Amino acid sequence: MSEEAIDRGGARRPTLSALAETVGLSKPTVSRALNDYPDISDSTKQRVREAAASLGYVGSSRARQLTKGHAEAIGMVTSADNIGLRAAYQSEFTNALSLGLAQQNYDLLVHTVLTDADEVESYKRLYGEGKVDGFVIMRTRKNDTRVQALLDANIPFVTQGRTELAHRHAWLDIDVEQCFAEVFEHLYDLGHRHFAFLNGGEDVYSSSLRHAGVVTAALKCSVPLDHICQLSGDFSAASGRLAMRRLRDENPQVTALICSNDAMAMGAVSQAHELGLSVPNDISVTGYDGVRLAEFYNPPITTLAHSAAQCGQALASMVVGLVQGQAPTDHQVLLPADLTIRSSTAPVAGFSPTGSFIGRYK
Amino acid sequence: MSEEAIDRGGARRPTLSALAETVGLSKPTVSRALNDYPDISDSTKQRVREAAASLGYVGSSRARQLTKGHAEAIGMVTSADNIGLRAAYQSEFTNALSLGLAQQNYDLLVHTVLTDADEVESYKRLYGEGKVDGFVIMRTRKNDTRVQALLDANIPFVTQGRTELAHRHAWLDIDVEQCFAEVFEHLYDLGHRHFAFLNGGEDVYSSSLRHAGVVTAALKCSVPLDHICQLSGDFSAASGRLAMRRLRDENPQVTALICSNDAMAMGAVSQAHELGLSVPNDISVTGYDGVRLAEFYNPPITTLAHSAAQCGQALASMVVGLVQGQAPTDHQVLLPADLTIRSSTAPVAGFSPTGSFIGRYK
DNA sequence: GTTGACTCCGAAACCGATTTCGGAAACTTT
DNA sequence: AAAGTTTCCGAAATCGGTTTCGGAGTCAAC
Repeated sequence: MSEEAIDRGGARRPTLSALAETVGLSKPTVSRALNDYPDISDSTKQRVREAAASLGYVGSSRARQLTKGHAEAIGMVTSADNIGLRAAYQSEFTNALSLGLAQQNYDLLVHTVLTDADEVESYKRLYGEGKVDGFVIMRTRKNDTRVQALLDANIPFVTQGRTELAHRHAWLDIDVEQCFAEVFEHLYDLGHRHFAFLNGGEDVYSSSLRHAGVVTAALKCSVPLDHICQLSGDFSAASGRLAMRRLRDENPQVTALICSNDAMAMGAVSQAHELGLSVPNDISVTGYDGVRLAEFYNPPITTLAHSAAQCGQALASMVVGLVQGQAPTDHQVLLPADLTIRSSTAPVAGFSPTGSFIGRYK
Repeated sequence: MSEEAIDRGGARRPTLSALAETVGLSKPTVSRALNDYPDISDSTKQRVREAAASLGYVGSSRARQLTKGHAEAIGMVTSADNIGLRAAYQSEFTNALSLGLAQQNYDLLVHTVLTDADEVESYKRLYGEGKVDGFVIMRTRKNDTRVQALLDANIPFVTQGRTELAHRHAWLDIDVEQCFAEVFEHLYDLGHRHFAFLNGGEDVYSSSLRHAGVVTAALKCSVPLDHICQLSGDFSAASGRLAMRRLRDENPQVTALICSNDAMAMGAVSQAHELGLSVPNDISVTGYDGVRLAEFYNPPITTLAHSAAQCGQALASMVVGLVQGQAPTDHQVLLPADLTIRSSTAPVAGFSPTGSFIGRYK
């Protein structure tokens, strides 16, 4: 009894044939009328459209996909390994991406796998089955196996973040080298001379760019590199906390901590307060991403803001261009990030911009 | 020149017919072999599978969808109106949902529309076109037009949150009435006697349940209702800030603020600090949801935690059950939330648990 | 040796659209 | 009036699978 299927309203949706029958025309004619082909008279088109509307006809995307050969959908694969890591950013980003795709009549298919290792297989299956026409790959990694695999399989994709193979695929990235240099200089201008830099893991491609930005700025400011304590985390608030604890224990002379995302910055600040350190009085902390909560943190976090919404929108039009046959190399975009100064950074104790303190290393 | 389509690797994926040809069998036989039908000999199955593997055959989901009559996908429609509002929670939730669906061979289709008003149309189109088999509806509203429309159209769905029509559809909800009563009592036990309650908007269905929980607990504790300042916000950190400002200006006697989600609690705390108020010394603040960042806020926020991951997983199996014909009324689940006490709540100044202060209203 | 049951596989129809090709009717031309 | 255009529409094939139905074998039983 209980196992028999529910009746889902007997009146099934009308098909093209049914519509053709009611208007007294053939199937192809009705199809062309609905798709506004030039070889159908205006009066017929009118008649067909009215009938379609009154019958509530909605074309089957399944059948259309089969004949047209594309799915009108873009895929995004994430792994459960990363769930929650940068939750706030990803959500803003995903929504923007989905909205951008919707505006071009594409849907977003989200697939989550258990571990990073399963990702490539999912890409191949989703594309092979024809469920999607292309992919958006989040957060490129060093020697990214996903990029290599999709390149080999000739599957259209655009990455968020560059890779070693950036010349061969479409990508959208933030100019992290530039903006981490900027934040370094901001802190230097506030009188800081002993820094810590909490980078993302070595496996994340942008880590090396961030590192380069910091080093470049340090050289420019004549700050010796051994005055920069290098730490690495995993973009989680917990790893920010850990970093702050190590800093206090092992490098108490540090007065400025540069974090690679906002979550780590928040974690670091929360740990600082528990340790009785004041941010920004005892130590300045900066983030990256510009998630909304950073503004409402206590204190509000100085960060490098880039719009997740803008990235999502841009990626949407890029990937749609790609699957419609445009060249990957026509879709390579580098966006800036805005140094957004808030209350988690302040001049170092006893620093006066015009005093002798300046130029300590010169 | 530049407008001609890119060649996507001439060697197209093999079809079932091609596979049939290479093994020297008919199309139906090969199909049944791959789907493990009992009327195919084991040796043939073996042979077919090996050939499929060596040719890299992947069945077209498009064709399968057309004949089988279902899309093996579940839809979720969000509106840009809500982007960022509860970003952190939604991301954790979406990933869990997607993972749960993937484990049952369903994909998650995310569609974002510009305004709430466009939502219903998208539901109808996505289902009508056959792109999805059912929906998950996030955050039910009062007199939810989405629920009514889907019910009318006989489209399978499960909601996250109850509605006035809860007896007619599948839903998963948190027992907010119970847990907001709990958090009220927690604050009461700390000696608080003047409360503020920052609810979600009137349009959100759960707002009335939260309200009921607070009122019930107040009655139980003999706290007169005019000692509870009622505020309403929109789940954003900004509205939490606003509430705290109004509280300071208009109701300075309040010592405990109950917020309807973590983002508002964080906003309230950040504003309190800017106003020179200490949390929890001058005022206690509580949240709801239990997003990860609440733990790393400064101070860590006392909250009512419910697992987004668990909700997502549960919703996944519910909606899959539904589209496979089970009755909506077999899928109605009420989950508890855990009162997670952190540092944003503390005893009211001068309160001693055993002193005369207790029982002030009794 | 015919009947019956059982095992294994193929021909053809089908899902619901689109596309190719061609043909009938109406309308111009010469 | 015959020939050539143009306009509009339909028959049939196609996309890549699944399902229905039946048929050819093999083997045991009567």
